Amino acid sequence: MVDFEYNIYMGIIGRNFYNRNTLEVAKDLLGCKLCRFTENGIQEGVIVETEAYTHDDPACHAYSGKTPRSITLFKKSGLAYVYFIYGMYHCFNVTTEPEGIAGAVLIRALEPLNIKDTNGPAKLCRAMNITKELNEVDLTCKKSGLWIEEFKHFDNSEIITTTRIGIKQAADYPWRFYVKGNKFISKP
DNA sequence: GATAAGATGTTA
DNA sequence: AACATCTTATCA
Repeated sequence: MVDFEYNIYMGIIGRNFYNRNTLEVAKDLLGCKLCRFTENGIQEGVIVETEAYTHDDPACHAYSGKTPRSITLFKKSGLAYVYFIYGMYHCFNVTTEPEGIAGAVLIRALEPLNIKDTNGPAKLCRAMNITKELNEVDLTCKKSGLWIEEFKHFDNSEIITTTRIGIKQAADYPWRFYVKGNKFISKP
């Protein structure tokens, strides 16, 4: 990872990290720690699998422009984009790119630190109590109870790049990234 | 182990 | 009607 400003603090990741090309952010998020603080205490897991979704990507919710749901993707980077899927699940993304350009990274799996069952996008939302109420909250500060911290670095040789899961549009794009050999990668 | 089907409600 | 999913059942 590059020496961004946030490295000075070795802690919470700031907006300049997210305000970049979506593919780069997706790859650099591997090894970062997702943190959730509620009345039940703190829950943490290391991000080990991500997928990128961009404005010119047929699989992206923002592909056909701004809608009530996709509006979040056009806002500033470093926000949570949480949506409801298949009638009973939530998925958690972080917004990327400068304001006005849609983009997001889907967090697909965590290596649990003090939580369980996080090897899938809907499972990790359930484990960390992430619901639609957290849509659009700012991930660059702790006040909403959801943020991401620097934690661990992976070299390119430890990162697998492959196709995304569970989509039909643009299924051939190699926009999924995961940590080689990690036991908590989502099942195909 | 692999494959199939069912649950369930929002979205455009 | 499709959907950026997961669980359970039914094979082998």
